[in-house]
Amino acid sequence: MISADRLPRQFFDRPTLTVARQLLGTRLVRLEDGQRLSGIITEAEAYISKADLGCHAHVGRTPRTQVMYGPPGHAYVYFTYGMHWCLNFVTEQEGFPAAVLIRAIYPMEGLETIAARRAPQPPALWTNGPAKITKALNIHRLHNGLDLCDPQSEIFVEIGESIPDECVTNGPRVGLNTVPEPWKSKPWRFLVHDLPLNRTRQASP
DNA sequence: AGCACGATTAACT
DNA sequence: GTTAATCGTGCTC
Repeated sequence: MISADRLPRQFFDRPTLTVARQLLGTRLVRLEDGQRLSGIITEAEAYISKADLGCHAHVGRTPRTQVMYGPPGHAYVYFTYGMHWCLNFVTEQEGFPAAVLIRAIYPMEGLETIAARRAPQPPALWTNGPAKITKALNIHRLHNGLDLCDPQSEIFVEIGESIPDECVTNGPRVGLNTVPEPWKSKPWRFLVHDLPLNRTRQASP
């Protein structure tokens, strides 16, 4: 495959759990100065509605969350822990706040650029975390609200390989330590455990 | 104007 | 397993 079309808006205009699962195996592309940086999406989490206490939109419509209330197919990029940016894709119809957090990709293009930004970490640790992806691909504040379906946008998603269910694990979302049940345990995290150089978080002893 | 906290990461014991 | 780094966000005063 040389190149593929961007995923259309209707891909994102579906139930968030469907979008999160279907994003696995697709290719996240970042155009930077004409160069393609990309990777296969291997981990994603769903954040669904104002009722979901793990979702930023649980506080309602604010300057920060308004992108999630907007139309599907846009980037929601938020800042956290005083130093990290994280990339999400807005899902479902306008007015319904929901998004999918991209937690891991398998680097495919622009490896030298990615390596330089992630040095001195080894390749397996380049993009196996949401803030690692944004650092590797130089995604930040200015990309918040960007339309992934606009033919001109510098961030988009391409059709990739189909990932069979046997290769997908799902479980509770990461990092919701102080979020009350049942939201803390909703199995809304999807991850591929079977790509060539799959990276997963360190297992506890 | 001030405060507590976080959809994380990397380095350390 | 533990912890520091670091600041936007939303809430209270």
